[in-house]
Amino acid sequence: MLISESVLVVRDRKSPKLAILGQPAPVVERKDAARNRVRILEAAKRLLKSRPIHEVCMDEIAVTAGVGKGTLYRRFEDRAALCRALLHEEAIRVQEQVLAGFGLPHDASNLVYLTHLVDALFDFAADNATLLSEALAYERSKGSKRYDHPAHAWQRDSIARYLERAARAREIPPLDNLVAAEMILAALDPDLIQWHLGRGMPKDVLKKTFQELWRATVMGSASCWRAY
Amino acid sequence: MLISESVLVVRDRKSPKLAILGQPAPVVERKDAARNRVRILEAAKRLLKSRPIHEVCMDEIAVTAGVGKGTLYRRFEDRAALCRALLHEEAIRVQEQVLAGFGLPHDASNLVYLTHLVDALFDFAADNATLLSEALAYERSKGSKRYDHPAHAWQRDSIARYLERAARAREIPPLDNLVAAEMILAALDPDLIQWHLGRGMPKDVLKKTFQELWRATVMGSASCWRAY
DNA sequence: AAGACATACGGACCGTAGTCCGTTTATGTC
DNA sequence: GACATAAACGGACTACGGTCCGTATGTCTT
Repeated sequence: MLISESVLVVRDRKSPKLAILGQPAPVVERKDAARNRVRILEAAKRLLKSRPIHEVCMDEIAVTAGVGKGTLYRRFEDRAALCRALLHEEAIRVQEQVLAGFGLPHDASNLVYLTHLVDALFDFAADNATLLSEALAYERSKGSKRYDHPAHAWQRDSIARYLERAARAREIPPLDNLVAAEMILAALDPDLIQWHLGRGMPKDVLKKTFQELWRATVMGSASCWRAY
Repeated sequence: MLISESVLVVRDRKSPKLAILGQPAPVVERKDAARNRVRILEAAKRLLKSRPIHEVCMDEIAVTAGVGKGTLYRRFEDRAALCRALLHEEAIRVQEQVLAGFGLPHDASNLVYLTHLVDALFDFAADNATLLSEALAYERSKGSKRYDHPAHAWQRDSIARYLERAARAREIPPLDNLVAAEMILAALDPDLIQWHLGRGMPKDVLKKTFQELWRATVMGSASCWRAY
């Protein structure tokens, strides 16, 4: 079950429906609508090749795509939604890795799975920092529904699920999985990663440091747990 | 030494200077300028009593303050700066607590100091979520200088300083203080806290859970450390 | 007190995100 | 194929953050 924010089918402005890939979309898009969706995404991608997203305005995307502005906003609710859609392929790739269990043997511990998951999310954040940052900035200014966004919820729930399993398997002490998952995700802020990288910290060092820190977080006081 | 973002004295649009409270401001503000600064802040506060900041537009603040829009923007660089200025008193209070060592005995461990610091920062974030969130949203969209902002830098450096001392006193294992400090701060995202609270988690429970998690983070694997 | 100058004032103006609505087009039905 | 209708189109329009610049005012000097 792949969840993607880029295939949100908005039939009614007030209650957008989430499409699940791999199943037929709940509602068929009209031919011209589908065509324009593709045109817009391709225009945006083309423009992104020469400039970072925050330097490209929506009018320009509409003109480049050869559609009216109303059409642009009918396909994509707002700037953030367009950014999310542009991250679609990358996001799907991460989700596929997760679903495939990272190719790990079936007896691998939940902590190992979790390590792979967080690594993948780190890379995703680091490699798509510009687009993600843009999306986050807009989502934040719009009433902070950010934490309920399907893309974010999927990340949180994936982490929380592994945490729960790990706790059940006594690999880690029991903890509040959602709070812990959000804490891990918070540290994956693309702007924060960029800030660290910009200060000269090599990406792999940052990733390793980060892994050590969140592992300590979920391990809790190891001695306490051993005595458990 | 108190650092406040609300007394940024902008003499030149390109290189705003930071004023340090407790010392005379580096440049005196002209009488009319000072008067208008106060007017603007009071107008903003008045408006904030009836509506959340994101529903109040800059024009309205200017009109309410009885000044022109140009004046508003001359006093406060942008919307984020105005929000930060509105947080001034609260921010100073936290800084004073820190400087006073939270009234702890001098032989208190660094971890205890750190606990008080993070608690204070948590409360600050939770109690000023709306204003902070607004400031963060705008700072993020402006090239993500957010992490270099004096208000944020002060928080990070305070935490990092205690971490360093704690490590030196062998209360915790040595770690990358800056990365760890930013990780702790990331979890203090006001929107994230609001999200948790909005889901029905009591504030004190969240605070406690959070404390346990970051303590585990910096304690590392306790057993490893003991063997150190 | 007057003159010189830096600084501040204010509101017209601009760019851009997002909306509205009259017109057009795809699609399902007979 | 013609008709009905839901859906989509496009671009004029609005709202708002932020800038510019000609005018006004405070401050410092002599």
